[in-house]
Amino acid sequence: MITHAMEDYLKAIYLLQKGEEKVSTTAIAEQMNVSAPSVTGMIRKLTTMGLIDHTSYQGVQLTEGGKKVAKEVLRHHRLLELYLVEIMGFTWDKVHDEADKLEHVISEEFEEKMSDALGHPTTDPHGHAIPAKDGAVKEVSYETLAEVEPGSFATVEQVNDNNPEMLRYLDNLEIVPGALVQVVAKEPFNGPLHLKIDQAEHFIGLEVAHNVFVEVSEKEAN
Amino acid sequence: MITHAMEDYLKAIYLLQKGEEKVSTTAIAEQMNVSAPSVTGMIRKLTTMGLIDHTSYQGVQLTEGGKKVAKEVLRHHRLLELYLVEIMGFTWDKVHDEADKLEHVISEEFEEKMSDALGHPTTDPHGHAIPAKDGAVKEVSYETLAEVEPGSFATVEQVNDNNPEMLRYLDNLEIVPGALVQVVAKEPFNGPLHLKIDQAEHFIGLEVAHNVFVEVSEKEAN
DNA sequence: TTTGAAATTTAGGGCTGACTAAATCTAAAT
DNA sequence: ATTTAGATTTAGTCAGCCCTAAATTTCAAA
Repeated sequence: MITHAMEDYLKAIYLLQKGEEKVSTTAIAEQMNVSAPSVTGMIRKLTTMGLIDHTSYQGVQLTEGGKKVAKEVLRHHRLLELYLVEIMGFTWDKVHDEADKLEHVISEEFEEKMSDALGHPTTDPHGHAIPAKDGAVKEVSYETLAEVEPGSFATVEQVNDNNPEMLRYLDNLEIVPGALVQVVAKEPFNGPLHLKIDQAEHFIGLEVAHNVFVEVSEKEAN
Repeated sequence: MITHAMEDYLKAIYLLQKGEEKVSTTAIAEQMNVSAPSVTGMIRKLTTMGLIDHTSYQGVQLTEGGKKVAKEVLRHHRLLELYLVEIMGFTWDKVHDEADKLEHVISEEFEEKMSDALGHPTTDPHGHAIPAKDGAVKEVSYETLAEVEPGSFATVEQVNDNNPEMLRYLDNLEIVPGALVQVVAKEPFNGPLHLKIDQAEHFIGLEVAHNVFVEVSEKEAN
């Protein structure tokens, strides 16, 4: 039996893994806001169940089975986020927490009805890919806005969705997936990012810029 | 902290109580499919929390606080059922189980959005009253179809929603809230109920008829 | 009034998933 | 090669909610 807690761990591990690297106990503990011993305990259980591989003191990796479960949960989560925004009229800062609770309890039919109503979408309101029913995901890794060189134009692709306050802030500035942003400068020194968005000029902190993922269009346009 | 399990117990007690009568441990245990000792344990906890009053060996009653919680859960449940049917396109036999899981995790805003989308309805797909935000409920108690005297016409008002198979059966026969049913006879002896519904004639078992609640219109019409 | 069946509670345990404190392992720096 | 800081695991608890078996209470029938 896979419990809600197990689903949460598998999802966290899925989101933390980059390529073939093992995911550490501490990283999972931080992501989930639990203690390291709690993670060790769950790791033992998930390993026994064949959902992860564990090398003592080295970290864990999802097995194919574990990856399948994680993607199903993530599909629920991201479909829910989009459904809440598009169909129910939630603002995008509220949907992460709501989806975190709902993702574990909705039926496959509920998932299907949402997907139908939304026209089988592939990205959620924050620009994250929605895994397909068969597990296919187009996981792209983008640059962060903080890394973009001054003078460049960049299209916003993704925004981290775990901080409601930041999401409201970004929404005000129209820094949302699809928006075109011009990075004017980092000033005075690695300082606030000077941006031009749709004529308006803004300064945003570097920490915030680290949560915005972009595709650079051109180094110098007009 | 009120847990999901506590909410389930309060809801069960609310549904079992008729008038001022105390609700027995056994009744709760049967309704919830748990053992009697489990109920006793939870009763102790809910009593400590001031959500129910308990007299040893006599049964329990909801306090005002307990009633408030129960009605909020029930409002969630019945709004969800209607939302799933009307907005998402579920069939009415599936929505009870789905709502049983969702009712504990949706936010107040989710509840509000559903209510808005549905035009602030007062009854769910099975004809049960949806408690208002302020706790107001028009709980009417109807006759069961099994009690209606042959020769009478009756309007279906409510149907028990806990048996999906029965709901599919009733739906086929068009025995749904709002339908007008003529009771032709009970034959041969207290036997299957002989009904006429919209020209068509049907025979339904007495156990099924006990789950259909009606308002008798006239003893003899036409 | 006694007795017995049914209802209820008490006693004792199991499982999950969290915690802190303490022990152990790893890996990097001296 | 040794030290040491940080990461990880082990050990021991606790709370929530379930269970069975046994004890107790209630209530109605004899």
